Amino acid sequence: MNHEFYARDVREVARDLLGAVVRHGECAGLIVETEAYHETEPACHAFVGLTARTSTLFGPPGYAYVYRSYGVHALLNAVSEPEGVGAAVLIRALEPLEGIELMRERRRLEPLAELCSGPGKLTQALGVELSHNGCDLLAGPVRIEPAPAGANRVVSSTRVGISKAVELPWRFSIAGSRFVSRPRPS
DNA sequence: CATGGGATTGACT
DNA sequence: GTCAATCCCATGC
Repeated sequence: MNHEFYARDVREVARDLLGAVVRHGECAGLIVETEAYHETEPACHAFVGLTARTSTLFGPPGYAYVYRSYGVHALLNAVSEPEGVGAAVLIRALEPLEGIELMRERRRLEPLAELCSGPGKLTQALGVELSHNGCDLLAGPVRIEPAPAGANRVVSSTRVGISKAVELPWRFSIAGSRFVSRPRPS
């Protein structure tokens, strides 16, 4: 995996990131759910154009875009498409792989299936914060590594929690995974 | 400078 | 199912 991997159609990147591994320190998890966002549709933060908030989105691909959601949660995205195009893949759920006890401490929660089953949950579990905005996903400290296993069957559905462009089927998940967020894809 | 609206979660009815 | 927490930042006066 390299920066060119991210310099493609954001929907392809979102699909291909399923099965890859997000790592931060001793904690790691396998990506089971993603969503694609692109500057041409109004649900994307980049829709408003280049601002202080969206500068990372318009920057080079393969970097982290981290922002605060509802004043409470940090959400992790992988900037995609060539530099100058505002687009990113939202990482929505992980299957916990390593550092599970530390994740449980951070989340103050036991059940494995609920540690990383949501975009705000997984950043809390991995210790990803706003300060990681702009971090190189190939160099770290927050990194994405190639898929350890073979191809997965992918299910696409509509995105969660948005009020615009709700009809686009730009949410992707690994079929049958019990680690995806709610509401589950059909 | 004031305002409003979220790419959510967890607690509670 | 309903609802509050909480803060960044884009927008508009």
